[in-house]
Amino acid sequence: MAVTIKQIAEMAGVSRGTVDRALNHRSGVKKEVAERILRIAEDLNYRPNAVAKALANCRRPFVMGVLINSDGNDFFDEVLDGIRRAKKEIESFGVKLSIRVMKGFDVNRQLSLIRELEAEGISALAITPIDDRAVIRALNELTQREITVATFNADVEGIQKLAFVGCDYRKSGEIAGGLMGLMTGGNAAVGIVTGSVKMLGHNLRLRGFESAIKTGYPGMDILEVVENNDDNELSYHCTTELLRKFPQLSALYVAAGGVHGAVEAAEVDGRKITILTHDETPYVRRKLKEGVICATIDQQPFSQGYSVIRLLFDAVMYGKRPKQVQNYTKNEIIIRQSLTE
Amino acid sequence: MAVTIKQIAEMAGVSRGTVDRALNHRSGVKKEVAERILRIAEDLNYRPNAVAKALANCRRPFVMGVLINSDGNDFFDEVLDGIRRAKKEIESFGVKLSIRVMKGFDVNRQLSLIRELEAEGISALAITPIDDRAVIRALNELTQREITVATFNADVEGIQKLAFVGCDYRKSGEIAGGLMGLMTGGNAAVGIVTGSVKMLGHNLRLRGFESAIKTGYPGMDILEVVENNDDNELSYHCTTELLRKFPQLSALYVAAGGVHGAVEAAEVDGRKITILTHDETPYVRRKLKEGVICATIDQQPFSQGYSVIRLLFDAVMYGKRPKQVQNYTKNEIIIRQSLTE
DNA sequence: CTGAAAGCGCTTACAG
DNA sequence: CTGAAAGCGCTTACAG
Repeated sequence: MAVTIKQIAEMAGVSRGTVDRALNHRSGVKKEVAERILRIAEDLNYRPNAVAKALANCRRPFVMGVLINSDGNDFFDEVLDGIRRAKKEIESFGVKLSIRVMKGFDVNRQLSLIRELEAEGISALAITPIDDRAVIRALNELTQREITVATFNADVEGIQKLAFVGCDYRKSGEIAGGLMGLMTGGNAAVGIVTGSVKMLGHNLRLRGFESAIKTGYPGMDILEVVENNDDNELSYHCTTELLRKFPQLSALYVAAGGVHGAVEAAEVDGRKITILTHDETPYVRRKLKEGVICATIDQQPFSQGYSVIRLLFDAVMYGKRPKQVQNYTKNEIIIRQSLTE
Repeated sequence: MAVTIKQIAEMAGVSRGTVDRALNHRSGVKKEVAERILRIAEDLNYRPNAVAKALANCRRPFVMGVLINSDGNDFFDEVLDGIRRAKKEIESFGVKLSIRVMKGFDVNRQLSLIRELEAEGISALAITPIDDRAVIRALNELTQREITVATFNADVEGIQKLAFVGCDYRKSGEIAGGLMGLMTGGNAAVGIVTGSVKMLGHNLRLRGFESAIKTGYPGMDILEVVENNDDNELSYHCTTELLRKFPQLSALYVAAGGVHGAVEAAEVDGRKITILTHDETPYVRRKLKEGVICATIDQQPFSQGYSVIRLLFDAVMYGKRPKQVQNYTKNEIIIRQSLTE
């Protein structure tokens, strides 16, 4: 049997309450007594029983908040699935999860939802933050009120966060570059369609892509990078333009959203193109099956949602901090045969 | 707050003990009373508190067994890491895990270890079974004694198992075929080095590979399949022979173990070859980085070990059965850029 | 500063 | 067939 608080209490000649206070560094224990208890616990290699802790916690359950700015798109639906799975698991540990979903990137909306969650008395918040001063300020205020904050999928700088859970954008770009090299035998004229040069993640991807090509595939050439603002209509037009401008274009890297528009333009054009995309949406699955998209690189959306909640839970419930702030989900290469019906 | 046994007891006008007996279908509850209780629980959508259940279980903790025939090889070390991680997690739920590691494929050894574990009073067993009649019989006897059995990494037929956790070999072969097609532009003369035609998994891989090529890449040609018995020395020799025999060989698929020998033979040969392997051992990582191996397909060994224990735990502790018996881990495509230093 | 007691939700040996 | 009570390990309001 594992060591319990009761055994420590007996050995130290004190009550279990006192042991609990000492072990959890609560106030009101005479210094020498606390030290004695801590030493005994150390000697016995005491590990608190997580289950008992959780059960005791049920007397005054705490609440954690989630604020996700998904606009009902497929990608974020999977993130939400991960969050809901974690919610289910932590509920039996006496922890509530209050989820707020917002559309778009309206700063004021995000701020007011943060306040709403705070009013609910949350002890922790998982958020896809908008990169905005006012949001950053609001998050720092939460931290000052002892509310633990973690970001997921998107990140901002300048806040005290427990963790970020999401994609390593730079690496995902490197993988895209390496894979493009492998699939084209290192000889290709590549057109790139990105979301926005104002998005940090998108830029990191491009840099990773370029770096992988420079390092490993000198025979590859990047013709031009065009922006589609993650918008399918714009994506269609600028991709069409790109194809018109470069008759030699033989490969297409769609580095962000607007995949539908870009791929459709390529299909209309008709020439044989090696197409590489990100994420595994239903549209991408379909085009993988048709052999139009050669491969896609997925960032594990389910896992992003699931992990950020578990990390916050472990922090608030057990005082555990993750080993590193940056918690990257895998960049998974998916081809047609990887799909399960 | 969630519904508790106490509330149900009050509503049904009985004690909590009786509610517990009825809900868990224990004997000794009058039929009408049991039905009343079950109905109330249903109406209230009662979900037992997993944590409380686990804590109560600590009074007479149960033991589960693991029997893994790893021979200290790198692949199985990762499986073991997953098992140990799960072990840590379930220990605070009052569940012990007794792990036995054996080398090679000695049936008698495996049988005697099964008996050893049974003598420890295990309630469940996770095993990498040898495909042998005596083993199958022994496992069926365990099941008859109410010991839940699950297989992982390797499977056998003819046993009553809770689940199998491991690779979908057929699919991993399909992915290999599809990826080989993408990397060679659909034009390649492929040599295949497999482990043993006596291993079900290896054969399934070959079939998957062939099927993907037939379906998608008519321009690809399989020259010959050679066996290396997962042995590096033999692997070196038969790969050398294969290369000598087919000067046109331009791609190599190493479908099982003995990767080191096969790749070395290809390096000595010196011609440009697209090499595809399975699993992510340190050697494979090195050769990916050097650009010698183009890609490898990993079967998530950590996850195999972790999941099989969690599945057994959920079964024994909460009576949950997994949705399907076959629980496949992902077949993950890894290229040089996927590696983290 | 410390202890005794009650409680989290479920289970079980004991008594009737 | 059923209930009252004790217990799993940790926490906390209350009393002193």
